[in-house]
Amino acid sequence: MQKKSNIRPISIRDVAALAGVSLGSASRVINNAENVTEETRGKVMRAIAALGYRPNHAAQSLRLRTSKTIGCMVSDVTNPLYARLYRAVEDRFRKDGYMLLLVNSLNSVERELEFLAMFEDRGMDGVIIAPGNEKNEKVLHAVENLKIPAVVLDRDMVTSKDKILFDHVPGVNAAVSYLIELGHRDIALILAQTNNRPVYRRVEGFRSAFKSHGLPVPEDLIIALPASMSSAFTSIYELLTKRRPTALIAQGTALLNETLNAINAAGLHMPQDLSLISIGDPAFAKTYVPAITTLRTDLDMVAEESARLLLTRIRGNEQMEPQVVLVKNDLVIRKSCGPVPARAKR
Amino acid sequence: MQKKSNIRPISIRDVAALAGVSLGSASRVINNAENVTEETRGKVMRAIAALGYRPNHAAQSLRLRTSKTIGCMVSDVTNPLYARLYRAVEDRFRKDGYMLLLVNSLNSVERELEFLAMFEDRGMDGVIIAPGNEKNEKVLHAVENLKIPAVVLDRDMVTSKDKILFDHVPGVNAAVSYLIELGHRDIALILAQTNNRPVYRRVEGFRSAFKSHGLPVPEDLIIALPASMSSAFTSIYELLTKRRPTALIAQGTALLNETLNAINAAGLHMPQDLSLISIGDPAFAKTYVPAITTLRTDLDMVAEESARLLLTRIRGNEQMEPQVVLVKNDLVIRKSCGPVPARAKR
DNA sequence: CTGAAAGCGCTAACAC
DNA sequence: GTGTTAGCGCTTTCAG
Repeated sequence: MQKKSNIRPISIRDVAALAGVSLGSASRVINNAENVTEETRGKVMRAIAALGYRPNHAAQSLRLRTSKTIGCMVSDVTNPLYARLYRAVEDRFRKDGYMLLLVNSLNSVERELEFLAMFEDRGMDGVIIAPGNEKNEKVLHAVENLKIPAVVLDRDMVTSKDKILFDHVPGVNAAVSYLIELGHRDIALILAQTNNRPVYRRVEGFRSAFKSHGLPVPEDLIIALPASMSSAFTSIYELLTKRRPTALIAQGTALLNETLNAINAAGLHMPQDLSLISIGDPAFAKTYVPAITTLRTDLDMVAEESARLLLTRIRGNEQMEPQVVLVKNDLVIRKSCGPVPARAKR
Repeated sequence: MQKKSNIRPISIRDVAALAGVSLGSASRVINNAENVTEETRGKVMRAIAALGYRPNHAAQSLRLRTSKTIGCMVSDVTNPLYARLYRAVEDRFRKDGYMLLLVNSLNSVERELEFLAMFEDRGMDGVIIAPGNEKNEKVLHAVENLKIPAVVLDRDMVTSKDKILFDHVPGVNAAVSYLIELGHRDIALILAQTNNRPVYRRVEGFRSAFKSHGLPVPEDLIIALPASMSSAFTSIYELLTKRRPTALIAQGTALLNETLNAINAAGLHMPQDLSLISIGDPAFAKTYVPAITTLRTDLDMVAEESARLLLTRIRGNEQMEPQVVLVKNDLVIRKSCGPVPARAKR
């Protein structure tokens, strides 16, 4: 007659007892160690099955100093890019038995500091982070002093942590060059106003394409929009009706939506009146009429590389040199771009 | 001279030692218990600050039998509705010091079973779940036998767990009635083909509106589309060009995008040629031209109610009667609906 | 009010 | 190959 077996869940002790072996032996078969007789193994396995035993994760964490979980910090999962990234990362880490803690920083320094601290306190085995303010002293400091393996995602932070960077410059360069070769000169770049790598690298790629074609950079067509989407529509609409560029490059699903909206509102048609390239490849880009040419990032590769980096360090290779991996952007050519319209020729 | 203080992080023992008090006293001030002298408190606080001590979460979990984390299972965070929901839930639970583990079930029975088990094994204090297959025996069984507080989200599962349900029937009824009063009769309902509550409750609301107006239900205009979005566009386009309903109700952001796309491709204009209501209120609905009338769900309320339900049970009220809370849908009237076009009158 | 000690469930030495 | 034991870091009796 056991004492308090009614409320407490089954522990390894119960398994050992029922199997008639020692606690150590039970542990051994659970962690399938070498030195176990088939007989012992059998007894323990049967006990486990009979009891429906499941190891206590907190106890394992404490003992092993590993939580089998990865912290993931993005600015906002509501951004389809991050949502898709999360999916990819989840699937990749699941293969190794990891789960993910997801937090949205909303680009707030305060939140980022807090979440980073929580990740550490909660013994994340590693973190994948895309801090909102890559130049902020405090965030920089917090990231640099993280005592757990970390992968910084697409940020030009000065840090000794591993980084995975999207190859924006050649990506956008390819997109712009494609447009230039189609005859376009008045190409607008529409992006969100943030001080992060994706934005300024894309601007860099934009400029480099004009330069390498010996063309002046249309600086006035680099449009950095504030966060609010309602003003985005208005700005793009005005751009389209007043300044009248012949081609547009829109960054991100939200801005793409607003851009499409403005194009329709202005009564413009692709590709005759206007060419469009989307940075980011949402599902509807393919079915849109006309199908939208996009710059696509390989999120599975990001997931794969994050896992490789993090798992390598987790498995003891703590002192490995900081790594930087570049993930390239592919230009997916569809139907939204065409030669520059005659009326717009100069 | 301490023995092994170089590799091991600071523990409460170190704090106690430095403060010159016992381990128990240190613990007391950390958990700000009543019985502590100001002096002791001061000494400990200073030691904590000096050492930069942070409690070990795994140890606390083991001891307290609480992980301060909530498991969250949705079909796919790539669905903007779930992404926004996650944000709301995260913010709400953060107030109480909880973090969230997010998993995407992809409507796979296998994954759902596995994730549910992991949530339990990892000692989640509670879970918020929207299982993909609400009628599946195994999933039903797994949910029902969950030994941790759970909130089932918008599923008509036969279970004794707490539920939060969207009030689809009156919601869609209101939307359809609004259209009917505008003179529409050929109203199409476009939704994804899944066997879950949201779909069949909406169909129910759709039918009820016609019935309460003494009108026949246009059954052939209830369009359940397969998961693939590329076929969605084609189907909607054909619907628009052949069957030619005068009004459309589209469910979810993805289908809304495809619907908008098909409307444009068919050269139709809102609200003159066609009226549209979206179930779900994405950011671009407001800026779209014309602004789209939507059925909006209060996700903050879902977050608030989830927290209330879960926290109540977590805080010991385990045996509380199963609760069901209804969250209503609001019809946000904008510019995408108008009177039935003359040419379409019968 | 404080210190000593037990013990949460588990793994890994260490003996045998 | 197996059993015994220590101890991960913490909270909480229980004495005093």
